[in-house]
Amino acid sequence: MTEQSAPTTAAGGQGSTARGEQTRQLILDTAMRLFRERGYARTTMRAVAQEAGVAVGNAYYYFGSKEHLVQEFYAGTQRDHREAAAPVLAREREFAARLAGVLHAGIDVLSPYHAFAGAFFKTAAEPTSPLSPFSAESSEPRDMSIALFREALTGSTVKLDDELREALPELLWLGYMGVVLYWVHDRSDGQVKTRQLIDGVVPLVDRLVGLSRLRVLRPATRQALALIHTLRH
Amino acid sequence: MTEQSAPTTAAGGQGSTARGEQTRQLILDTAMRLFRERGYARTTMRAVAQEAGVAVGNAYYYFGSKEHLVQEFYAGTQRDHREAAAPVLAREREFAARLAGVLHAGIDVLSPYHAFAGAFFKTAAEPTSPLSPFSAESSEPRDMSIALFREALTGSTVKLDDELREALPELLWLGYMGVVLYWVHDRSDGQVKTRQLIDGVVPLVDRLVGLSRLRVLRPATRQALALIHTLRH
DNA sequence: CGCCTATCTTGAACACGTTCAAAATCTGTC
DNA sequence: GACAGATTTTGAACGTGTTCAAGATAGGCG
Repeated sequence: MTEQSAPTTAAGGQGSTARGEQTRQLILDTAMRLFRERGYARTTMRAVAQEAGVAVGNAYYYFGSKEHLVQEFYAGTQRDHREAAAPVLAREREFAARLAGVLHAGIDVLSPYHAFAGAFFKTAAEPTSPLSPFSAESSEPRDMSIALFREALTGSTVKLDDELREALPELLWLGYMGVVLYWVHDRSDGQVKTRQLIDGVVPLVDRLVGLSRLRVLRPATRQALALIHTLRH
Repeated sequence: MTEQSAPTTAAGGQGSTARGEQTRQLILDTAMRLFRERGYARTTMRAVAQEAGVAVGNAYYYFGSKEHLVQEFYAGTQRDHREAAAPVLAREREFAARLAGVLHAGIDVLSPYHAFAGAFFKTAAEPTSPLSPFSAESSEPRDMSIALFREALTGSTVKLDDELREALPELLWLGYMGVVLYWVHDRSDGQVKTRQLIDGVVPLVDRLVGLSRLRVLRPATRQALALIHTLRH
């Protein structure tokens, strides 16, 4: 547990419209720039402080750790994702098109950070870390992301079981995490493979969602939904 | 193969029945003990060296980094997994029972390390790291693990499409990675939830594999297999 | 203005992972 | 036994993330 970090983290929380807001933003921008330019590992806290023109300790006053800077990045891309997906969601009505739009928008937003995204995911994988996408601390950006997939679903013309309709957004988000995992490992030019993954998997999901109402698949669907319900407490 | 990493790692490779074998084993055992006792982060290389009665640099002569100690752990559980799964594979003929056996055996083997498994997965998630389960360097343990799932399949009485039969072991392994990810995040007593996940998902997979030969599902199955083929180059 | 408190800023110091040149030890050969 | 070369071992030193006691600054109040 790292929460002990007392005043430091507390002060740098969310609100803080106080004096230091400018300094906070300056440090954050500098860090993001250096992350893009040099990658995560090669960006030292000393370098961030120096380039921002502040002392090392000052950076720690606003951000509890180097990893907390990554969490800010996480929250930022969340907002950008919603923005990038908005046009498609306003235009399209077909579920497949909407889902593809949201997925592609997510990768669009992440693209500039592919080089250091590995470090991002490394952080995300640690279950004890508050930065994990599954952790309670990350519930806000996660819920926002799930809401995006819910919107892709509810705004569409697709017909499906009520129970499935309720569970699907979270499953789609989970699938999105899988896509991101693939993207992180994707070494193809411009991460074309990830695009192919999206374009290939979306019609598949679309087809399966349609099929789920068929008599032969109903038991399996029910079984899956019951399992999810069990595992969620 | 990890030979690129200079002399240090090269010497500590695989064979090396040379003099230092005892020292190597001593350091490894000490490290594993401390990992269990104190967790990964709280175990310092200095502590490992001191408890093993050697100099710090000596540990680095045999293991390129602290993370390389984790890779040894990874390889070790691989062997144990195969062993633990053997009885069930010798006894059962039903696909569902065999798959459940292999999955449960995997979790059985990992259980004592649940406390520090987070650090393990953190390492595993970094795509640039040779320790990633998807990396070329990890291909040996990965292939062994996939072979285990292939055995679960081929030794069973289940009937399925040839193309699916060929692709399924790798998919099952991928699913297993998902189970492990769930297990790492599982905070329930004795990780019961993970056991429920296995017991719930196995019949589901079994049923879907059976259904995949049905006329309604054939297009979807073909589509999925084509996608996998595309993504694999 | 002068004082008080909360906020912000500083940079030296600490612990850790890692490196490396030097020393010690072993193995084989004459 | 003595030498040469490979193998193994050492521990001081480096760079890094992080901490913290001390100082600087701002805002409110008399």
